[in-house]
Amino acid sequence: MIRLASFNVNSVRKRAPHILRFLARQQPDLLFLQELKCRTEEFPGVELAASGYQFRAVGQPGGRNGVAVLARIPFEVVSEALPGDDADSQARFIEVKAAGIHAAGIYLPNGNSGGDEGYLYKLTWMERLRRLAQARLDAFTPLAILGDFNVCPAAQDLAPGTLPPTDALVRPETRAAWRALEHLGLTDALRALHPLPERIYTYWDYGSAFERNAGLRIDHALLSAELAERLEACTVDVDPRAEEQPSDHTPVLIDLAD
DNA sequence: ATGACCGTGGCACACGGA
Repeated sequence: MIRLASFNVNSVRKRAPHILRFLARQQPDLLFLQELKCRTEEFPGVELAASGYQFRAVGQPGGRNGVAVLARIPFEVVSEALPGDDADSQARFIEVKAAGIHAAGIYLPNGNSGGDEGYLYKLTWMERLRRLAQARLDAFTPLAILGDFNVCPAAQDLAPGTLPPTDALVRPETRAAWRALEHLGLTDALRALHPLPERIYTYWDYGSAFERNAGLRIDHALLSAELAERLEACTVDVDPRAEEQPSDHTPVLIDLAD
């Protein structure tokens, strides 16, 4: 069995203790992190490597974005940038090869800032991701995409009244771009095992949202067909969200049979 | 009925987040 996980940590330097506790408890083979909010050289790799994990971080200046992978199995980095835009300097993508599969960790643009241009960047990014997935599927490469997609795929993926219908996380164009990914043949791992109308969230705003369960499901795992057939479990671990000084997100995990 | 926070850079508060 191989276990993959994704965790938007909202500053990796603030959340190193939470990450270490998560690793000790769940022992994922690969853990993808999003929103490092630090430069590559500021990644607390020494601290995290003490748990026996190797790592690769992709940070950027300015305290925004940033993705990383932690691994307790051998891996090689395939790419540190999503193809399709030479001008894209935002650290939002890492793809690795491990245990015979390709796994991508993504931090998809939120799309609510920067006006029309910001939202177009999100939609363009989603189309670039679709093309990358298409290329992997065309080559019969087993593919898993995990991360913060910043998309609520369906109405049941957000608590009523949490977001206005104009929000970039729920706009019809956003959901259409998500469906375009699914229509490639990718499976939404959580919904494959926990179909609607079960309500499961991965994000709660700071304040009282967690205690009211006013959440969103925006962290996902998409699987190519051969990996979907191996899917044994997909869970959201809510424990880190209940800890002191938590991230506003909590991890998603998938277990794949050998 | 409504609002409620947090992290970063940098040292006041704007900006992004979702």
